[in-house]
Amino acid sequence: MSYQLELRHIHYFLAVAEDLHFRKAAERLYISQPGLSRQIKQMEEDLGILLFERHNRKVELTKAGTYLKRELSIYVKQLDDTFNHAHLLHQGKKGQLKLGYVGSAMQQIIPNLLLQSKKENPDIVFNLKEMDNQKQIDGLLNFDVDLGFVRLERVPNNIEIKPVLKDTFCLVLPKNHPIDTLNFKKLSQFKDDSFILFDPEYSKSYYEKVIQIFEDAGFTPSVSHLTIHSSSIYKLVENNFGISIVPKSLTLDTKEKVKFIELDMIKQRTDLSIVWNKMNRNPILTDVLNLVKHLKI
Amino acid sequence: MSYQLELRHIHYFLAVAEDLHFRKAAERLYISQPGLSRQIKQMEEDLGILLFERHNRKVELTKAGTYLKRELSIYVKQLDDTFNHAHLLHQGKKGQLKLGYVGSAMQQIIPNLLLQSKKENPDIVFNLKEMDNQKQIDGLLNFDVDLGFVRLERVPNNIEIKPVLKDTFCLVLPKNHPIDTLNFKKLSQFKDDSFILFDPEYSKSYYEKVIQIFEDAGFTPSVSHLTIHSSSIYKLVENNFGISIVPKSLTLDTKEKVKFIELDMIKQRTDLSIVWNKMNRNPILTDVLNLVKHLKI
DNA sequence: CTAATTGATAACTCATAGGTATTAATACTT
DNA sequence: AAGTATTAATACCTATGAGTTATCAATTAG
Repeated sequence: MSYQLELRHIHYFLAVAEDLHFRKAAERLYISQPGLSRQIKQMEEDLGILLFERHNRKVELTKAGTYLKRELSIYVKQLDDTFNHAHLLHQGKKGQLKLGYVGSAMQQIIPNLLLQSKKENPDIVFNLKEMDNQKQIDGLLNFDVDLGFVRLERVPNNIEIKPVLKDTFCLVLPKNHPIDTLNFKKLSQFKDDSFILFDPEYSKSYYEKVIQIFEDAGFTPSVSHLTIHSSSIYKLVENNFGISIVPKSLTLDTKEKVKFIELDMIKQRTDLSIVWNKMNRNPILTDVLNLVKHLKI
Repeated sequence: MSYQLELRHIHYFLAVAEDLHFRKAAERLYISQPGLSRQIKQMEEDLGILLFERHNRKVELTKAGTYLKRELSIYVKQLDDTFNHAHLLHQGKKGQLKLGYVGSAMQQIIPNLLLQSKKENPDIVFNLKEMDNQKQIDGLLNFDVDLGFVRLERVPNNIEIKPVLKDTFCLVLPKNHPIDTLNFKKLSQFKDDSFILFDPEYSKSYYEKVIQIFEDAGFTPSVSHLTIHSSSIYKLVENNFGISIVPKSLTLDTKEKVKFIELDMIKQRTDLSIVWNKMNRNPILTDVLNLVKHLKI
């Protein structure tokens, strides 16, 4: 089972598989087209597998070629990660973890995690990037992200999910709004207000959950603004453009002039969950997963 | 992030990492020692990572080298699997699945699985091997096995486990034994019999569970024989060397002259479980997992 | 019917993987 | 202490094959 095959062949194959065009791929690889053709042919002979179907004027992947494109592109990425990790070990670091997170996780859980991790393991390099839920899932699937913090209910098959923070919702009202904690009875008191909500594009399932809150209260809200930043929501509410509803963890540390009413009587909760890819071989991931699971919020 | 590095370097590195001896590794690789030394050096320069510490008369792996040995040997194996799978696709097959199983799974669940799978997907190649529990776990960890059938309670972290068959226990008695289904009352009736049991080396947790059955009945059995084959047990029981206790699924289709008493009143059950490695990228595995989970026994 | 575009083929060249011979450094032996 | 054995590294050589240029064959577009 020992091939003559080299990483070079794999890189060349992936280039052709992406472009489906020998000349273009050759240009991109800075080699000549005949050289590329020969290497691909050699790879096919080595493996005993036809990778491309050469038609008159177009190149197509075979079944086996399609499979190999998918697998090998992951393979080279993982190999790259492995060498990067080895590089960090060489420098005396313990490793690196690429974190993705929705903004609201930055309020508490991420800073806590970083502090505690720095304490227990100062040699872990963290790589933080704020991303929406879907971007994180994509990132996990192709190993650009090791660990994500999302507000999602369902995730693809290979992704693991575990809630770390169960959150109630809070109404966000301008300071001068007639209703406050004292005279608040039920949600339908707000059926004539217009609402500022998080953009469903950011998280469809989160948006649907919020809408369900209003459905349960017997009315459909008029939504006047959609945004993806809580600070924008607060600014808009403060200036009487409408009212809003947000996870409780987002109500901390606002300097805006708004007031909050916690809705602990409704059944909806929004989970902040950690997500990761089962296939991820980053040894740091296991450590940090344990840390997060035992993190006291 | 594009290296000059080739698979050749990785293979050479693994050889040296295993032998910790350049000359021996070179011999094994059928190349000269200086050639090998140079390739390793080139790899170290390429990666910017020192892989080995060359001491006076011995070679040692660095931290990064140790990590790379572990990871890269898995990569090489996965790459090999990937090409094998592609090869099967090329031949019009759907893929291959390497199954490990304890003997008792062959009684029912494995034949069922194979039959149903052949029906739904005639192009899957199955690769069967009877192995003890621990061998299967080892095989899963280094990807020699895709799916195992074990009698275990606990498995390592990266291994997933799911029970597929809950089994009661049965006493195995010689035909001429004074006790039978009619006059059997409780287990302690057998406290003076000597027992033939499955060797604890085969599965420690299974053995302990069986011993617990007797502890619960208030006595410690005298164990006269240990074996790993149910047929040996039946032969020995038939010839009055003692009595035994086995999972119910093993009582089928015996031509031996023994009788069985089902122990459905005791609390112990033995689970036959499927086990697999989370990191396994064999696309067939997902299909077969679904099949097994919905298999009617 | 010509021009353009595709991948494959042929013949050449030069970079380098791997070879031989040797050195340097150290560790056993006596 | 001197001699022998064992290790990996160094220096230099060579021959395989990756990559080149030029060209072909087959097709399509205008």
